[in-house]
Amino acid sequence: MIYNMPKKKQIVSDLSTEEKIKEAARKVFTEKGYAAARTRDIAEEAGINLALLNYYFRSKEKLFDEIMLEKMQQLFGVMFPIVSDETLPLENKIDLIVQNYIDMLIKNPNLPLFVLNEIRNPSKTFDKNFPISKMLKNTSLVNQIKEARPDLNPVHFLLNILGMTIFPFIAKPIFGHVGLITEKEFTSLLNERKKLIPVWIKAILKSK
Amino acid sequence: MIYNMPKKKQIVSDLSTEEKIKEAARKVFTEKGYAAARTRDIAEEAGINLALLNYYFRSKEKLFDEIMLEKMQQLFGVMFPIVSDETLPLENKIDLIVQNYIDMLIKNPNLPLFVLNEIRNPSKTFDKNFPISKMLKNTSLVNQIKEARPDLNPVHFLLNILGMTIFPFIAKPIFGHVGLITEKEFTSLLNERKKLIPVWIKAILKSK
DNA sequence: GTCTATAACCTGATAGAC
DNA sequence: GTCTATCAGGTTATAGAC
Repeated sequence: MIYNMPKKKQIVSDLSTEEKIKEAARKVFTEKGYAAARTRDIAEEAGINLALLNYYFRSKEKLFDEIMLEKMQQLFGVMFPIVSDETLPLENKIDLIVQNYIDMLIKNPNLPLFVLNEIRNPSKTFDKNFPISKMLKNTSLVNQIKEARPDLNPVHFLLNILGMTIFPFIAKPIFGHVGLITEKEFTSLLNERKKLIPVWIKAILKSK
Repeated sequence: MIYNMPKKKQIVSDLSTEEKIKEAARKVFTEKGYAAARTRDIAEEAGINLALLNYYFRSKEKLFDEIMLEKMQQLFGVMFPIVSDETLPLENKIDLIVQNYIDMLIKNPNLPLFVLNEIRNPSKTFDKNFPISKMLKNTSLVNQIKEARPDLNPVHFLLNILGMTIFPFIAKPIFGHVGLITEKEFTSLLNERKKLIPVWIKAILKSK
């Protein structure tokens, strides 16, 4: 019986080989970025051979494109259903966006820095009509903001919500390096912000 | 006479060779990041030979370290004198920080993404006592925030000010790719924010 | 499907002539 | 100081055995 017990290293091993490679690629690419990531690292992380990686994905870039698409959907997907909901009042939308983002980003802290950094490279392929473009058109959220503050460009408020919510994760490396805040303190700060940011945004919407 | 006229390519050529290389390195490193930047690109951009780059700076990493230090000082240097000023009232500090940052970042749009991204790499050398660490100690600004809002961690407000100010530059690549906002619109939005963010921050400080 | 061995290429760095 | 030519090492990708 003991011979059938999975070894510790095999926790993840019931995944298909393809999925093991993707899982490793997610880790290595998001940690190091495309240019600094080596296919050897990914293969080792996946517990397989380098040749096998190319057997499944043909090239580093093809593998990267799959992960990148996935990560972009993960980052932008949080907003999309909320933004376009026609029935939800503005205040509830704000609550949900902030809470969902912070919850998701606590689990994927370096997602924003990864995506926003790699997206600069024009060689990578993106859909011109990705969520963000739709977000800035006549979605329910934007219309609600326009109604609340017809005097200002609604983009200001999107930048405020996302800036307050996402920026801590982008600035995290600094705090880390400086060693001024522990992982625990950082997380509890973020949990406070889940409730505080919506309050602040509503104050801003009414300001002056 | 015409023979002494500088050619177009020579606009920058009265700089010393060392400075030409650094100027090229600033451009290439901030655009592509350390890993994706090639010393050949830098040499070409500087209009000199690859060997000469190594003659002046011994290695890619040494050259990078000089640029990185410079860029960190540029990014964090904006805050430092304002934050520690003992005489300036809180409201004026907020005005100055936001305005100075936006003015500087309009001239160096990809500075934040570059620094915040490269700073993750622990191999690079940083002073453990860099501005940020001092900012979070008992600087004048932090004490003023504590006085205004003793009920909340002052870090929240630093994250709000910096998030609202810096995030637009980090998110810029998205808007660019999506092609929803022109360079001009983006700049005019930022100029609006110079006046708006301080108003919002003050509203937040008083909220609830 | 998975491996070992190796090809093909790229990049940082140096030797040496001028 | 500046160049050309080249080396040494590393990285992606493939050929071919099992």
